[in-house]
Amino acid sequence: MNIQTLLNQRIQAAMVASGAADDAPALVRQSAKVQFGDYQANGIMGAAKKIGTNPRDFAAKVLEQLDLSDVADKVEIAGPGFINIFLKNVWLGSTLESLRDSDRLDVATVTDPQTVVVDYSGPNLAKEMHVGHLRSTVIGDAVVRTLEFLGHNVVRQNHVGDWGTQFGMLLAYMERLREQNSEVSMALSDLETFYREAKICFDEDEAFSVRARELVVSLQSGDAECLKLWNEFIEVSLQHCEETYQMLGVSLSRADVKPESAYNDDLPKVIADLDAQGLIKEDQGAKCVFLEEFANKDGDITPIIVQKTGGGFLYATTDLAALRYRQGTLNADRVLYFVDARQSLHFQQIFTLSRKANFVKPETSLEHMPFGTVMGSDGKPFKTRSGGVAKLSALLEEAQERAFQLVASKNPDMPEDEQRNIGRVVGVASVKYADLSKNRTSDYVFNWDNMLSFEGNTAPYLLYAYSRVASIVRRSEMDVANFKAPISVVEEQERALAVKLCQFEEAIQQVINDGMPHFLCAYLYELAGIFMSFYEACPILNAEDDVKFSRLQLALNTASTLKQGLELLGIETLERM
RNA sequence: GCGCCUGUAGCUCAGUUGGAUAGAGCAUCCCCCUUCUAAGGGGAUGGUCGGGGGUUCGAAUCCCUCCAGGCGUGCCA
Repeated sequence: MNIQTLLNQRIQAAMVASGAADDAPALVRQSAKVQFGDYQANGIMGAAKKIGTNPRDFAAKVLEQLDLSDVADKVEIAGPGFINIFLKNVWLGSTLESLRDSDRLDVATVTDPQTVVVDYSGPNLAKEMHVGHLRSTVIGDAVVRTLEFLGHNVVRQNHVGDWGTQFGMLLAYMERLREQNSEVSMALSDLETFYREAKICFDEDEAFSVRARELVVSLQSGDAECLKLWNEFIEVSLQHCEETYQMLGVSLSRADVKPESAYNDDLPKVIADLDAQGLIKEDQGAKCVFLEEFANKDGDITPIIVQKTGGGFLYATTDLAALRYRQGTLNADRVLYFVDARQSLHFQQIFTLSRKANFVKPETSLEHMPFGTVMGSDGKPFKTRSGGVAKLSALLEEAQERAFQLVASKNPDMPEDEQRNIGRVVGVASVKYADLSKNRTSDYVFNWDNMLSFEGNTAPYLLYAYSRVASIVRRSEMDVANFKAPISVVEEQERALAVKLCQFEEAIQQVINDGMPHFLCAYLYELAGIFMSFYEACPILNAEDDVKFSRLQLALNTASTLKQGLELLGIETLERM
């Protein structure tokens, strides 16, 4: 059920029937304040202006054409020409009953499913995943889950970095350890250390750095021995990633990995193709594309370098090849990139160029979904206490440990394995939710105390709200799976909860429109808050039977909405905490 | 130099694409456990939406300008 869409359609039709232009939007929104009802239409003023009439008079005409008597018991004109809509309690009750009877909370699947390619996570396999990969991975995964829930055909693409000069150094170090008969697999168990030690050899040992450069060349020319060594490294590194995904509860699997190296054979073809279209110009030894879209006021153009002096390719080339694959082979209608905001110029360039070179269809939507940096409390990019880059796995372990300590202190009588499990779920959820709940585009400050707090817009608060409902359900001793009773909306808190429950679909629609899960987080937080008020004001189990049954339904609907919403965010729920 | 992003309560963050009196949480100060988990709820205090102009019925939101910070800007990704 999408109330906003329903009202939009009806009011717009009434506006057109009253003389507004066919495309005049009704602009129905959730009301800003309770006295303005549940929904308000803001489009009257604009439409009236266009046809040169008084907004309030026009609003009156629209109301004559508008019949909302089935859903609303009051529709009024307010202020300069707003239309305020007050939903009918009986209708809210029956809407909730159908929501309850649906296995997907009455959220419609899309009528025109799109193939959406989502590029997210994309760690560099030379190192272990660190805090900088958190946002792309977590936000991308939430959007992917939401798109799938609405019925779109989603193709995950984990564009991991498995190629480039740094691998020469790493392979040379593997080789050296082998010569020294050292245990290579042990050394690879900590990629950070491995990388650091390889780097030291590279910087300090000339023979080593020469060997490293040789290995880059052999690797790129397809030398079998070298590829074997490389494959071994990549396999270990991918396993590290998968362990982190497992811990994080991210839906990426091996099948979604489409590494940079997969496009190696396409890179010369991309250049040839661009060249054939007359797009390439050689400048200072490099092959460049000069697009006038990237000219400054003086006419100087920032070039897109697609091939280096000496023949090497760059990430622009790889991204162009990837885009051609996503269009040509995967048939994308929409391609989303969850990548750091610092790469926005890069994406503007390859999007513009790939359209110019006909690598993608004009109607295909290419969207960079940029995000800001995770900051420490000092306002600088988040680091560990020792000043290093924070490994994601270590961060998650710390979160689980902190959450466990909290659970153990609040709930000392609980068996330890349950405390541990709650610590695990709450810890991971807290880290993910802290990230998901903030506006994607801005930087945010990483703060343990805030994210693990039970107060405010946090994972623990939501999980606690869910477990409270679960507790009531347990105590009710009802067969909830088959439990169906009429829902009647009477008290103020029941009504607020009912309206909120009906707005779930609107929240998830916002997530996929802009790739912004924080809208869903805000919704769930509001829902949980309204439920808490309802819980305080409206006793459930002690009420008379029909009231009790109705309220129990409201509680059940809250539980399933919280659970479904958190699932879309990639967050587990707990029946007890 | 040029380009992009950011600037909202003491702190951490929202603000549904131009709507009504700018909202939450923390912190501070008051209430509420003989009732389903008080890890909770109810209330109060707190704002020149970075500054200044403009557009219009109406601006945190759009335009111009200035200030502050971040990032990017021909061979890293």
